[in-house]
Amino acid sequence: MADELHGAAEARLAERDQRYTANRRAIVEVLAAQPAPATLPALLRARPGLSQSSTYRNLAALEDAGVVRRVVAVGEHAHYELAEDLTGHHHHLVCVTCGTIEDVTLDASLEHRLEQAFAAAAAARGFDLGGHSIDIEGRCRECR
Amino acid sequence: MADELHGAAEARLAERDQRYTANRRAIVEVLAAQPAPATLPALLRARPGLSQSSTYRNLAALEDAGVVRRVVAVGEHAHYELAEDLTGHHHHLVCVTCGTIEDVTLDASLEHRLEQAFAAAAAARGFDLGGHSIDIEGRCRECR
DNA sequence: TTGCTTGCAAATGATTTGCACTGCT
DNA sequence: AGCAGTGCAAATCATTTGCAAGCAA
Repeated sequence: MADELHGAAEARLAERDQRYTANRRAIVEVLAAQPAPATLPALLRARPGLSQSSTYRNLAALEDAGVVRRVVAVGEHAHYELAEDLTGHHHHLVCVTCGTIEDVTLDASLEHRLEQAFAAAAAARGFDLGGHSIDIEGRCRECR
Repeated sequence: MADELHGAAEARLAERDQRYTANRRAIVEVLAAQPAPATLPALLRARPGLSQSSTYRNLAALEDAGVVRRVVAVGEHAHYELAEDLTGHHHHLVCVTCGTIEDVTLDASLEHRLEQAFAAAAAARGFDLGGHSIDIEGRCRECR
């Protein structure tokens, strides 16, 4: 499964004449190991060799290639996670106090009903429908 | 309805020993007139007299008081909207290209089913459940 | 050799803050 | 008088970018 992941990452980068370097592989490895989106400081902590600016640049390259997704949530830093087609569709449970994020999946029938509702809403407004993301807000065990 | 709105805003600020000044009222008026969340530049454009730093400060005061909600979405600027208990529960249809946001409401039975699913997910992880927000991504009429 | 990558240092830009002044109450 | 609000200018801080050197094809 890890091989598939790295193979997919390499292929998507190659399409844009980008290489799958050791630094980029390191980022993907950390994100794959993480059970939830990581911030840039978290990535640098996990791989102390990485430099800040190159990591920002690599995340942008990986995002362009569709390997990584930037998640905007609470807090000062952006969060990054692997693209959904590499890990599966899911949503986020966000602690409004400390900013921690946990992944959540909904059952298929509910997702299906949501898709229908979103398609109708998008069509009514002349939008081409893309994906969707749900943030469930709450207070985590430690913060409540 | 506008009176209720301003009355509620004034009351919530008063609880924190804050005043409902002309500048703050202007912000609330613009947000109430807007069909979707507004950025800071949009607010300044709508009320040319407002100063940037005071508007940031006033938005923070209004957010503290629970009158305004800060919406993090795509783009460089944060978006602001009136708190949901003043305008009604809704979600956002976001154009991934230009960052435009439109409000969307889902039907009550679907919202109800979502609530149940979220409550279960939160409980399973030891979270106190709060609200939720859904971003439906797409490409708007002009951008597609 | 060509051109993608890298890391450092410097720049950018949204948001925040220090401070002195104005104006409710 | 006392304290909240205001606006200007300066400071912050995450993120981006210029540049010169490194490295893979």
